Amino acid sequence: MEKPGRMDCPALPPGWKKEEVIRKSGLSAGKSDVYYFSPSGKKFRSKPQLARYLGNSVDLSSFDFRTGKMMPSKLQKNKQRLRNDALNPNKGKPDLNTTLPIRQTASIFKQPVTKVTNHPGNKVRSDPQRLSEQPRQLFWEKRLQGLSASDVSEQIIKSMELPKGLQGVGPGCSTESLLSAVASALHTSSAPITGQNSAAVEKNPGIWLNTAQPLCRAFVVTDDDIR
Amino acid sequence: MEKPGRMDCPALPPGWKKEEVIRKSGLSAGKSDVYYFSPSGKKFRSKPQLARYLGNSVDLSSFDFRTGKMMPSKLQKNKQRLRNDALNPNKGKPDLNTTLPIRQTASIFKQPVTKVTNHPGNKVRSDPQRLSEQPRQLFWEKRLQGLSASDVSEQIIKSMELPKGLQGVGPGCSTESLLSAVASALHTSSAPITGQNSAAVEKNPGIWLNTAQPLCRAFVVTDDDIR
DNA sequence: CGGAGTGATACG
DNA sequence: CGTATCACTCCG
Repeated sequence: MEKPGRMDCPALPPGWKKEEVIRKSGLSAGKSDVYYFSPSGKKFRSKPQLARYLGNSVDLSSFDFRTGKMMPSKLQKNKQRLRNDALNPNKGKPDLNTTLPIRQTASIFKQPVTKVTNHPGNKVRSDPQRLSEQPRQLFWEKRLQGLSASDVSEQIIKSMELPKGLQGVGPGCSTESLLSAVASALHTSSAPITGQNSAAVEKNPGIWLNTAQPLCRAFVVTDDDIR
Repeated sequence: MEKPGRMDCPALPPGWKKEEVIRKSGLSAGKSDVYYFSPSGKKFRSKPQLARYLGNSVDLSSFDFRTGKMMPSKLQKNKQRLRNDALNPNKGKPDLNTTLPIRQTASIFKQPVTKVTNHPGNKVRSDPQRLSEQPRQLFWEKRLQGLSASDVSEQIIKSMELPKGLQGVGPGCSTESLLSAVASALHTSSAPITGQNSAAVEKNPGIWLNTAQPLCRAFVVTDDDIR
């Protein structure tokens, strides 16, 4: 039945409800928690959780979770453009990560495609979990499934484990896409591959990304790794 | 002349301009700084600075410095009601601090009056400085000047220093207003005066204030103090 | 522009 | 509701 305190939320698709609960005691007494409920009744407690569920079907970049309204002012955050766009318009190397999405046919390597530009947030840490929550980007994931089936190098790595020093950089950088990125880099550029070197990438990826290198932290191949 | 990038700001009085400057390099490249300019051309870099200058002539409690617009959502912060309002509606003792602002005539004790409710922020530390910047609250300060002139106890304390353990709690709690609060408490209540006891007052004064005690930290009168 | 301080978010 | 982490504000 219609629970009291659950209001319609015009900024979201029909059927979504919003609820605000005031904290009654403790150090945070008087503050409030905001929840959203999908048409099916599932409860959402944060904007990232909501964004994961809605995927690309709804653009939440200007959505204010607390008020439940679209706030054009929120565009502040995502206003970060890649540094190269502003300072080196069309100069430098071909840019491995952002220009890779060329032909989507006939390649033995999975294409990173929307990987970076897809993520609203700026988070850098590789977030395990996240793999739950279901919906999200059904289509491009399916596009890649066919390719994965015949992707040999993935098998190889799976049985030997990735070297410790080789870690992903950037949001949602799974082992598989990381491997793809490195493999692609090896094949599309003759320059040495070092990974991202600046510590600033951690702080502001949108600006500091070295787009001539794959999305992984700086690393060196040790003797142990070669053995 | 009209500098480019300085826009009118409808939320402020006529003649005020706003400017946004994007940071070009460093760790914070891509972020921006917002400035305001008074009709006379003075530059303002923060909301507190702006509030100090405008004083009570403009209510900035819902003013969003970054966007330059009034945001009713900003009222979230000030929405804290005193705990008693919610849990003990109209119960308990007379409430020394919040009910004191009675007659503003004929009292040898300065009345705390707008002391707490006047401050938008929740800051607790006594902020020295601030005394510069000029304008600000000309009128109510003048109202009190007359009373100060004939306020004897203030003189007394000034020449003997306040005991170390007796410190103010709450924003803008000057030595004078603290004294007033204690003195008022002594005269308006027969209950023992202990000061604020809960450590939570530091974290969330609006909620945790023990309104039956004056706005000062808990203290005990030591033998040294009596001597 | 940097960075300490402060407040808000996100999830346990 | 607590609290680690993150993001932003304010001012040097």
